[in-house]
Amino acid sequence: MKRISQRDIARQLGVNVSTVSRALRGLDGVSPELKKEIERIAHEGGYRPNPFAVSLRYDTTRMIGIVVPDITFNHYSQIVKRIEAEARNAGYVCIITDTNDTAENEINCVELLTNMHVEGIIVCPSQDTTDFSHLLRLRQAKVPVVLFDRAPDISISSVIINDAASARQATFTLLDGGARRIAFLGGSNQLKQTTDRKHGYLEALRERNIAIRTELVKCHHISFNSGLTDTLELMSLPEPPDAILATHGLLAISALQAVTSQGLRIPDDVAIIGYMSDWVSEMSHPRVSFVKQNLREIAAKAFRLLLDQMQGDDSVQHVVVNARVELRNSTK
Amino acid sequence: MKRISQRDIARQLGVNVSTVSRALRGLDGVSPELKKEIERIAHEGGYRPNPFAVSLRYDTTRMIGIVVPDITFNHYSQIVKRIEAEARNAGYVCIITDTNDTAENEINCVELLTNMHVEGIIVCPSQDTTDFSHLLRLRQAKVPVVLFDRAPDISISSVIINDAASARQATFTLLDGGARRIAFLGGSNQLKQTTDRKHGYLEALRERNIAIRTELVKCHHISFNSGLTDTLELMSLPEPPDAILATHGLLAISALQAVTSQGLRIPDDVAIIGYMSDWVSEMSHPRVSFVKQNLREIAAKAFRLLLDQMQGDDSVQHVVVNARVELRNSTK
DNA sequence: TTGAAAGCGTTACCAT
DNA sequence: ATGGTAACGCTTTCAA
Repeated sequence: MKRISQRDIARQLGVNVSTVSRALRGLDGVSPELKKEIERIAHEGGYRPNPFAVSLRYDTTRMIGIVVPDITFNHYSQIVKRIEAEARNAGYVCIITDTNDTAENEINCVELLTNMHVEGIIVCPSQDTTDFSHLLRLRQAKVPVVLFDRAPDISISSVIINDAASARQATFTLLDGGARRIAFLGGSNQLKQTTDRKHGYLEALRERNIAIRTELVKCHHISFNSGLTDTLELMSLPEPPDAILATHGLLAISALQAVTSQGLRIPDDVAIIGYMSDWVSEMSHPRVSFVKQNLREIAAKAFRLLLDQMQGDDSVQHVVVNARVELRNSTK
Repeated sequence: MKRISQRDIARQLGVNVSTVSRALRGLDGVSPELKKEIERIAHEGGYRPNPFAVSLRYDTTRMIGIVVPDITFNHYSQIVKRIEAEARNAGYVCIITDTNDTAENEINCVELLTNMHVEGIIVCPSQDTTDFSHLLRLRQAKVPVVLFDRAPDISISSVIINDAASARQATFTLLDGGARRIAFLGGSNQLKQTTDRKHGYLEALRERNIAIRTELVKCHHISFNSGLTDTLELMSLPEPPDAILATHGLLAISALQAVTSQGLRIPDDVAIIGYMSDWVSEMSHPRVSFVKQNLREIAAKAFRLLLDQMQGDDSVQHVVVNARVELRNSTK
């Protein structure tokens, strides 16, 4: 990949590199004729500024990093796609990394990105990350960091949805459909997202004076198999649930498959609401009523917060994007 | 993001940068004690070699580019995830770009990547790319390029599946299930992938002496809406099809929804086989029998071909990965 | 208007 | 064993 450089152009014209540099950037101090010549040769030779040389000079890389649990999950690929578009539009290139939703890989990804000297990092922490020191250390080193989707109570800017309120609304929706024994299928309790959504769920039950049954609350690892096991356990209770609120697309889909595998009908025997992307809901059968998140807005806000930090704003901001229940066919 | 540099360490110890450089890379010519000291300070200061300085020095970036039509589509995100893993493992960082399946964006993405001086590019061309000069130009400039998933007849290395043979097998499967009027729902005829798969389809029909009905062949834009329209047209024919072979996940899903929206049963009234990823098939209802592609293998082979080129191998290689029908519930 | 030189972080080569 | 210096491509500052 041999590319022509300013030096090449300068040599070819018998002028100095600094003159070429000025000409190519449209600064004045170059005669119109010479400028034309320089531009011509640059064009013919397909000249492109070497971003590494520029980076070295300015100590700026025009690169940002993105860390997601799993890019093959539609929810994340949608967000990544949007962030990438925003970043590109602002002149930044993204390095996208995937943690497979484990803390160990997350640390490696963050390390890789800092080694690349990215100017900022947008992270959705893995589901089993409990120690956030790798991210806090970054902030101390003045590296801009923004969390999204999942955010613990630490002083790093974040963009999440209204977890508690949306879960409360989803629970009301299920209650309004006649459900009385609503199960809560969530991720680990270490995830603040899980506990927040659970609070919304419990709050709704309390407000409607529905007894809280702890055997209906399943908070384990977020995975298809785990969701399957938990749902089958729920359905084999002496008094099985008549509705399920799942806090993650994988859990919702596994619940749906577990319920139908038992010969039960959705929503008649069991209603379901899940947190998932439009596309996953669209694909499911029956279409799962879901908590619709504005992924484009989440992406835009996250990049905006990162940009603010990159421009020197050191304030910690917590943005909450409104999500609300979207009815499909898994609820009455 | 202020990072300590070799010069900082050198100053702090009153030695020369070149000594620090040698020590940090474990070259000999540094006394053990001094080496220890240098390593200590480097560790304490969180020293990381600046990849841009290294790039400048060696004219090598340890970056590769990936261009895909749409990263939110499971098929592509799976492949991207695998390529990324392979690349990382080999010490390369990926820049992932998304064309939204248009030729215009594809040209921009390739341009962005070449400007970044990536050492090679793995591309799945967009569905409406007919002019491949932007890629051929890269090869002329000795930039390693590998195509995957979709590859026209040009002299650039590629990894695709056995399009014709797999479509032939899929058609036989439908015929064996009793279908006699099999529709072919494909992308544009400009895509070699489409015509190859169509050849396999036609071949199977010919071999079984089934008359070919042109009104059952729909080759248009690959999109959900296009698939919906085409399928509805098919179903409203005087003699509608009793099976559909769809060459793309979006088309298969849209066909499934169009068919069921007409109150028809799958597979009894209409059988379906589609080219799609395991996950999309798993999510569909009824589960669509599909042409299973080994995405991990496609990714590994593509990266391997790129690595070969990056190491100086100029031969053009066309790798074909075997795909075969996997039966689910949309076929008899 | 143009040129010369220094500097960004690193490595390679030649001196000492 | 260690130091000095040039070089990668570019920009900036100062001098001509």
